[in-house]
Amino acid sequence: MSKPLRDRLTEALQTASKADRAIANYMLSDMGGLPFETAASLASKVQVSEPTVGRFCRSIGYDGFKDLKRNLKNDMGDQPWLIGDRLRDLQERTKAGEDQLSRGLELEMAALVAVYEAAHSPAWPRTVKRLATARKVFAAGFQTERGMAQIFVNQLQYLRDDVYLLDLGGGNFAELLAMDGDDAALVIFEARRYSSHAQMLAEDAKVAGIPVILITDPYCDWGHDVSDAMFVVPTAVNLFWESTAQMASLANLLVNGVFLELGPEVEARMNKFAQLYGRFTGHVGDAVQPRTEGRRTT
Amino acid sequence: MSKPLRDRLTEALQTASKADRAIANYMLSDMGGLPFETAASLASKVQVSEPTVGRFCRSIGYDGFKDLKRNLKNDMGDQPWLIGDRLRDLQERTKAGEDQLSRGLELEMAALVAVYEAAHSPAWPRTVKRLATARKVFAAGFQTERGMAQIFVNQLQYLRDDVYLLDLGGGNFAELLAMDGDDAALVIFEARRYSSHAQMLAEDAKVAGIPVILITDPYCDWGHDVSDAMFVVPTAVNLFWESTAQMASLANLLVNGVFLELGPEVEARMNKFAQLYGRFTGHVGDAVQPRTEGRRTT
DNA sequence: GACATCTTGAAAGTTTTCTTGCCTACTCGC
DNA sequence: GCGAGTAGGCAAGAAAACTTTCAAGATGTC
Repeated sequence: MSKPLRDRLTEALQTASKADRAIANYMLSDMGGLPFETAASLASKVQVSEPTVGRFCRSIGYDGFKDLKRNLKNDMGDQPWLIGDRLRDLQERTKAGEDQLSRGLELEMAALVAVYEAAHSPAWPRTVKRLATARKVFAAGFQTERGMAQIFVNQLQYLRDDVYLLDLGGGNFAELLAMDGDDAALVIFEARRYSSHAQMLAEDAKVAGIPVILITDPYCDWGHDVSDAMFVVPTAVNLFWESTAQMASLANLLVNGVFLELGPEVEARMNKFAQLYGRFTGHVGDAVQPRTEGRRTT
Repeated sequence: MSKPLRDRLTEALQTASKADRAIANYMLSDMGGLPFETAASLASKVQVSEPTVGRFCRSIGYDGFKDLKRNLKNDMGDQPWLIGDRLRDLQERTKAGEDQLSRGLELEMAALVAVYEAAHSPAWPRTVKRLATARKVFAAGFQTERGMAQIFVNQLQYLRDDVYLLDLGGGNFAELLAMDGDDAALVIFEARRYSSHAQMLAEDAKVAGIPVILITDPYCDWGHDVSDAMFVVPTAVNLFWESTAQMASLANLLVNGVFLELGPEVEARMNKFAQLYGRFTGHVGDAVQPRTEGRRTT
C-alpha cells in the first residue's frame, strides 16, 4: 500500500519547481480526470513539455506517468480511519518491494468496497427478502467455491428452516429441480473456470421457475441470462490465482440482511441451535455436557 | 452517438457473439476500472484477442477502444469511480445514519489488514513451509467454520497430495490421530462459541506430536497452549453476529504461500487437476476443446 | 454434405505515448 | 558578471497501444 497520490502532490507543491508545481496543482484539481489524460495531453494543458510530466512523476516516486495512473486505480486516498498506524507499519515493512503482497491488500480492499456497494444495489433488498421468505433455500458451489456455499448454508440455517447445500452426490439435482412450482430460491457461488454444473444448474432452475441468485467473479458472461440477481465480486488479487475470499463477506452480508428481515424473534431459534449443538457436541467451557439438563427429573 | 455506454453494453449482451458478450459483460461488471484498461489488458482478462476488443468497440458505435474511453469520461458523469471516492461515498451513508453497514466495512478492512499482518509474522513462513512439506495435511472446522476448512482443503488440494478435510462422520478423528509418529500438520478454523471438538482435537493432536495451526477469532483463550502457530482474525463487524469472512482471505494467503514454496512446477499439477475436472464434470464452454489452464492470473 | 457467412486470432503495420540524450536558458553564489 | 548547477524544451528513439490484413475455423442454410 503506497502513500496516497494526494499526499505526494501536496508535498510537491511545497518543494518543487515552477513547472512541477503547475503539474501537481493541476493533478490535484482534477484527480478524477487523470486516467483519461496522457502525458502529452496533460503537458499541453499546463503548458509544459511532455518529458517534464514524466520527470515529475518520477520525482514523486512513481515510475513514470503510466505508473502513476496504475497506482491511482487503487489509491484509497487519505481515509483517516484507514490510514491507521498499523497499516502504516505494514507499509513500512513491505516497502522492500519484492513483496507483492501489499498490492494484494489494496486489491482485496477494493473488492471489499465492491461487496459493500453490492449491498446497496437495487437488487439487494429484493434478494434478501426472497432468502428470508422462500419456502426452501438451496445453495451450490463447485470446486473451490463449494466451501463458500457451505458457509452460506451453515449460517443461514441458524436463522431459518429449509436451507440446503446442493451437491451432486446423487448424480442429479433432483432435490431442487424436482420440486416444481414450489416456492424456492437458489444461490450459486461460482468463479472461473466455471464448472459446467453451475451453468446447467442455473439454466434448469430458471426453466423450473426458481429464482437464481448468482455470486460470481467479473468474468462470468453466462450469468445475466440465467439469473434473477447477479452479484459480482472482484477476484483479481495479484496472487498466483484469483481470490474469491471476499465472497465470504458478501455471503455474510446477505445472511445479516436476512436476520434483519426476520426480526429479533429469530434469536430464540439461534439460541436453540446453540443449545442443540451443546447437547450433541458441546462448546468449549460447557462445564458439564448439557445433556443432563434435559434429563433432569424433578 | 450519445447513448450511454451502459445501455449499449446491455444491448450487446443480447445480440452479440460469444467473445463480444464476454467483453460487454466484463465492462459492465467493472466500469470503474475501465479507464485504466487498455485494449490489450482487457483482451487478456476476458481471454480474447486484442483486435476483437477493438472490433467490439466499433460494433457498438465507437471509433475504437480509445474512443470508448474518451466518451466514458462524460458518460460516467458524476458518479464516483475512483476507489477512494467510492469508499468515501459509503462512509457518507454511515454518517447520514442510513445504515450501519458501512461501519462494518471499516471493521472488515481492519480485519483484512490484520490478516495481511499475520502474513508477515514470524510464524508465517514456518507455517507455510510445514504446509508445503508435511506428508499429510488435515484441516478441520466446526459449525459455521466448517466451510472455511472446506475451502482451504479444496484449494490446497490443487497444489499437493494428501490434504484431507477432517470430519466427525465416523465418530472419531482416527484418520489423523491414529497415524502416530507420522509427519502431518493440522489446521483448525474456529470461532466462538468454540466447538468442544476443536479444543479436544487440538489437544489430542498436540499429544500425538502433530503440529497444530490454529486460526481463530480474538477471543480464543485456549489456543496458545495447544497450537504450534496461532493466527488471529478480527471478527467484530457490527453485524448481528461476528464475521469470520476474512478467515477466507487468510486461508487464501496461506495457500498462496504454499504455492510460492513449491515453486512453479506445481503448475503441471494444477493443469492436470483442471483437466480432470473437465473430463469428469466439464467447464463452461469446454464443448469445443478443453483448455488446460488453471485459474491462474497471469 | 457443400456453400456462404460470420467470427476470431496471428502477424505485421501504423499511430500514439512515453523516455532518453542533448542542449539552452535561467538562477544563484561569489 | 562569471561559472556551477538546475530546470526544462526539442528531437530522436523506444515502447506501447491500436488497426489492418488475411486465413482458419465455426455456424448456419439449403
